[in-house]
Amino acid sequence: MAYGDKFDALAAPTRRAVFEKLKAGPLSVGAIAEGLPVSRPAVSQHLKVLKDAGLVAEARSGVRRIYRLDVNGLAEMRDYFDGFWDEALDAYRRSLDGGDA
Amino acid sequence: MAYGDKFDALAAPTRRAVFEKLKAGPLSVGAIAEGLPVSRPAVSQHLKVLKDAGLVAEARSGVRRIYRLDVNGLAEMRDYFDGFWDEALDAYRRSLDGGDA
DNA sequence: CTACTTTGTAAGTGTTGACTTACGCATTTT
DNA sequence: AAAATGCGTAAGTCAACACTTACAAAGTAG
Repeated sequence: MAYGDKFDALAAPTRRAVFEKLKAGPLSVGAIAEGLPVSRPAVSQHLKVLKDAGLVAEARSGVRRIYRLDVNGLAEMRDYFDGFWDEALDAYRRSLDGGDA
Repeated sequence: MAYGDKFDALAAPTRRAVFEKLKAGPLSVGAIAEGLPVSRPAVSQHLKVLKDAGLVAEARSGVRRIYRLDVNGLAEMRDYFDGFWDEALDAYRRSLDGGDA
């Protein structure tokens, strides 16, 4: 549930493709796998990683499993970079001001 | 220079540690390696990956090389998640409204 | 010029992980 | 109940990669 798991989850290209497919809305596993150059079980494994990382959520619907983005996970990532951004800009400003004078 | 390279660069824990050390300001390679549980050449290799991904920048200072965060790279990552956030929320809202009613 | 510092690179190793096929389980349909 | 659909899991394989120890290059100081 830490940042590391999320970064690791988004590092694999195929997994990022799965993740971005869910941007448009919830999809079943089969629908996600369609068009991707990997087998359906591979997609299942990727979904497990994304789910464990807190980036997607699962819902049962009959025999299917519908996956959707986990908004909380997205918020964590956004906050991480926002905070990073602030700190980095601050340090940059300091290095320009009285950095080594 | 694509998103993929940046995600891949930030996936490795040690590399993320290097990256976060630079939040506080520019550092030499030796200074970065200090305190990390890996050898100095390992840090050099990580810095190369981060640099190729556009996340850090290098500057020569005598015999040392000073590394700092690349603000443009940071902005790209932030924009990626901001856009993602907007699209995802929009899709979520659509799924609540007339999704399957 | 010689010695020292700081860093990048080459080569080799071990582990991780992304992928495949085969299979089992749950749910729906007839 | 039997067949079919949708999905997760087990087992195995192959490549990628994070790391190590040497070594080379470039600059600084004596």
